[in-house]
Amino acid sequence: MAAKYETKQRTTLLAFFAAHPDEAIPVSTITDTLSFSGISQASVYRNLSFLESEGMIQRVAKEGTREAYYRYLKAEGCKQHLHLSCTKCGKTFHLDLLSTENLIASVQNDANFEVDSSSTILYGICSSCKKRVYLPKSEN
Amino acid sequence: MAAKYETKQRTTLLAFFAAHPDEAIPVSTITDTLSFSGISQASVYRNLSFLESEGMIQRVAKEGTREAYYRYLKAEGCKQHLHLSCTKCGKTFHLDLLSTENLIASVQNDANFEVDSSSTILYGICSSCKKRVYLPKSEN
DNA sequence: ACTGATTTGCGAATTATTCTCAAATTCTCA
DNA sequence: TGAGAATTTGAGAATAATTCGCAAATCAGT
Repeated sequence: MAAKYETKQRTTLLAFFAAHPDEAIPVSTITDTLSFSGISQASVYRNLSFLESEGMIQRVAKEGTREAYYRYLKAEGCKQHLHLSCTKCGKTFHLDLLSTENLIASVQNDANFEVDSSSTILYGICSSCKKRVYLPKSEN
Repeated sequence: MAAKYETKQRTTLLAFFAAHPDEAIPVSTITDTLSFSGISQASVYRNLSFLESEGMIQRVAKEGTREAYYRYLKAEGCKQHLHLSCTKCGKTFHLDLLSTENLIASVQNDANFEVDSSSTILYGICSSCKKRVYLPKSEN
């Protein structure tokens, strides 16, 4: 699983992520899309695991589905700052480095716990989704 | 899926969680354990979903596995404050309400994003795991 | 180009979760 | 307290998501 060689499929996969920054992408979309480029499902899965272990992408939770979603960590800086994931629209936002550092310091101070910014995602509602009218839940 | 009746299986499941506070429990452990009490796998799944929707328990991510883990939200107060999950030992810690509110206010202020404390978990290393000697990774 | 190490693709296998439906349980209220 | 309606259960089949096994293809360094 330790990567040694550069392969077409790995490069293509990463390029695909780079083309969709700040978006949580389900694995099925990736496999469907890349199958046209002649990349097998198995390789998609293998390379997703690899890219995740390398810190290039991050797995995100999407409630109401058991499928894995991934998002691109575009810049190196993304390893250091926290991400905000909107549970309505799925978009990702970036908490700036200073705010991130302050947050980590607060938690360290308040609870003696070292938050890891690369494995943590803050879930909530983004400002534009907050503006929208909410539909009532389907069942009382 | 909207709950109306109190059933033995739902009560037992909740009691099981109550007996294991601050612990991330894999579904397989729950089904295995509760099968002795004559509770079916299907009912475990159904009631996990139900208890989660009621805010009694929370699903947590555990890397390196695709199985769902759940943890108990013991007190009502747990709905309001954030949780810290140690990626080494799996234990859960509770960020006190004031610190949680400060954190949410900071993010709201810095990024105009409303963090939802009941769906967010902060991952990192707890103080006791931090003290321990780290083993080198198994593969170079 | 040759060679050994790595990665790929295919399809089968495994794992986790959801679904179906008849039977059992729970609640309501007369 | 017990009859009827609504809900939940258990068993196992079905589905969905991911991983595995292995021969063939690709890669990087002589």
